[in-house]
Amino acid sequence: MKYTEFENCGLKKSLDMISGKWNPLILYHLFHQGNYRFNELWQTIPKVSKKVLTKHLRQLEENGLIQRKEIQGFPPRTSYNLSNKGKKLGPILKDLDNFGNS
Amino acid sequence: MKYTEFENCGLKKSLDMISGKWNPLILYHLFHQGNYRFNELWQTIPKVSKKVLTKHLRQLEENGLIQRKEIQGFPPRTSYNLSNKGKKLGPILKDLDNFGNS
DNA sequence: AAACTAGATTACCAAAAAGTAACCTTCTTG
DNA sequence: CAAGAAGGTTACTTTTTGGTAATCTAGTTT
Repeated sequence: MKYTEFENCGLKKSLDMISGKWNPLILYHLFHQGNYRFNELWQTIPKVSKKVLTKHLRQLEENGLIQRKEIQGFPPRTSYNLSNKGKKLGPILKDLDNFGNS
Repeated sequence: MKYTEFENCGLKKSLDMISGKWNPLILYHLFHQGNYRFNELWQTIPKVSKKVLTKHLRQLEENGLIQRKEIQGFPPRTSYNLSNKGKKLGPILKDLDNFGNS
């Protein structure tokens, strides 16, 4: 495998999707409690800044792992939950967790 | 899961082990060709600097994923290969690769 | 009409990760 | 005795990532 091939191999793509500082924790919460509004998530993850949380969520959304929905009403709310693709990560994250604990 | 728990959960540990910029590629090569000497690896991965390659290798070694051996003779050589623990990552990396390609 | 709300965005700053080029060591070879 | 070889280390710079605090929007409540 050459460098150029590596840059867009599946492994690299997957790791880029999940390895931002807060992504594993965001995914963890979405796996364990279906869906979150923005501020809920922000309060649940105490140390992340809004800016970075937004950035992580946008990126997860772009990569198709989560879905963002705007909820009608005022003030405007958003809801985030795992997509079908995102849910497929479940067993892999579990394997990684087991590996890290072994 | 709270932030403090997250900091030393298995998932975080695993991701920290493998998500350095060059780690996936280093592991890939070790999986596909048993062992490498330092300069072999450096030439195989054309853009990494010696400094960073060394750092990655040291870290993989500390985490028990690879083994470093000094080979007697002159000039002194080193050889790197996967440990048993490292080999256990194989299926997980394969899953991540499939996921990223899907 | 002022204050409040959720979900951000902006400008600016700090820290972490990676890159570059030169150098070191210890023997061996020409 | 100068040059070369393998496997690094060092000092310094750049890039990437994340953090802080202030601000915005537009409808709602007091």
